[in-house]
Amino acid sequence: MGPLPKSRMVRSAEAIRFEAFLRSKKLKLTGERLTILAAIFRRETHFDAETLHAQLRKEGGDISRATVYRTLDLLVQSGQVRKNSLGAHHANYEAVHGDEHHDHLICLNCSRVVEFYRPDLEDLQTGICAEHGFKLIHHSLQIFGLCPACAGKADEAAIRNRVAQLHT
Amino acid sequence: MGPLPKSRMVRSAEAIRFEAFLRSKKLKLTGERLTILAAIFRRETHFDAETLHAQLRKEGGDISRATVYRTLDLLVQSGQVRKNSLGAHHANYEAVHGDEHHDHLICLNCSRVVEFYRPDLEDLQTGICAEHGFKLIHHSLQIFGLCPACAGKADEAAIRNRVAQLHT
DNA sequence: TTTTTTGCAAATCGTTTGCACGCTG
DNA sequence: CAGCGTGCAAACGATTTGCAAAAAA
Repeated sequence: MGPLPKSRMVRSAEAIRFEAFLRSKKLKLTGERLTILAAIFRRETHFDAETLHAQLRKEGGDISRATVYRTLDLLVQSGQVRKNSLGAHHANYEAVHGDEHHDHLICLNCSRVVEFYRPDLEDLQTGICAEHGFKLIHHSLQIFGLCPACAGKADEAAIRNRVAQLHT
Repeated sequence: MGPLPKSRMVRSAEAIRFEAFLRSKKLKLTGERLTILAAIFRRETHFDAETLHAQLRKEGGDISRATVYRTLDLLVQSGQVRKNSLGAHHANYEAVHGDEHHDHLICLNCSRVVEFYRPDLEDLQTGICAEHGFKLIHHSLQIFGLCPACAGKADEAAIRNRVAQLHT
């Protein structure tokens, strides 16, 4: 039921990497997996499973929600997709281009997400871990606030409430 | 059904603060709310709603899960309880003593949580926000790794898998 | 007495899973 | 052709909610 025969697909760098990952786990390269991978790397923004599923439907791929979740999980394992929450109660995902790492600034009013990378922040964390004898493996920093566009015109009470409900 | 008559309870500083919060919202000070507040401030560690509910049962308070959730929400709004995830898929809570703020180091093997506070980290975040024109309202930094006790003897594969499933 | 709170059980909602059939290697 | 993968629908698990009875103001 893959929308394109695999032989016709232009195999992107991501696809090649995913294929290697799958092979290393003795898993199979299916049409669905390639379709999902392509759909993810075609978009620029953060997304959730439901949005991705809807996008796939719209683009003709008739892929079940279960397969979307299962494939996202594989892509996270392969390191090609990053899973975040951004304060929401459901998972958010983003394609990883290259190996870059970044953290997020999230607007509590319009939900705009700005990515940033600060080497001094990374250093600071290394120091904190050393101080406590921890071996650093992963970290997550989310800064919530109001973006320039929303800084003035945001409803105080609504924002306060949103902060209380944040899933961080 | 409150386990102790309110008049008999020693009103702690937390209780007084909670009472003021409730009054300001035209809400009522009930036995259940005081019992939950006391149970939370009696414990030293992070906890989840289920654990708290179990603790209340054990201590004789016969308070429903719904009320536990509703009260936790109020306490978060009043600023006396902080809600975190610590990477789990369910919420974790902790009593706020005074106004201190801290971030968390979490062991991916034994789940030990270490709290830390670094003023330079706070400053760094202020700088990042300024750089992007954001008004900083809240932040969450979670550092995942292996604590001194687990650093050697952790199962690589299990840890890798846990990282992939983190809800951050 | 008026308004809020409670407990219960049912409802939500994102996500996962068992199973029978279909495809990949 | 032996395993994996897929779709479906049911199961899940944490949290929320509608409602009628109970408590606070």
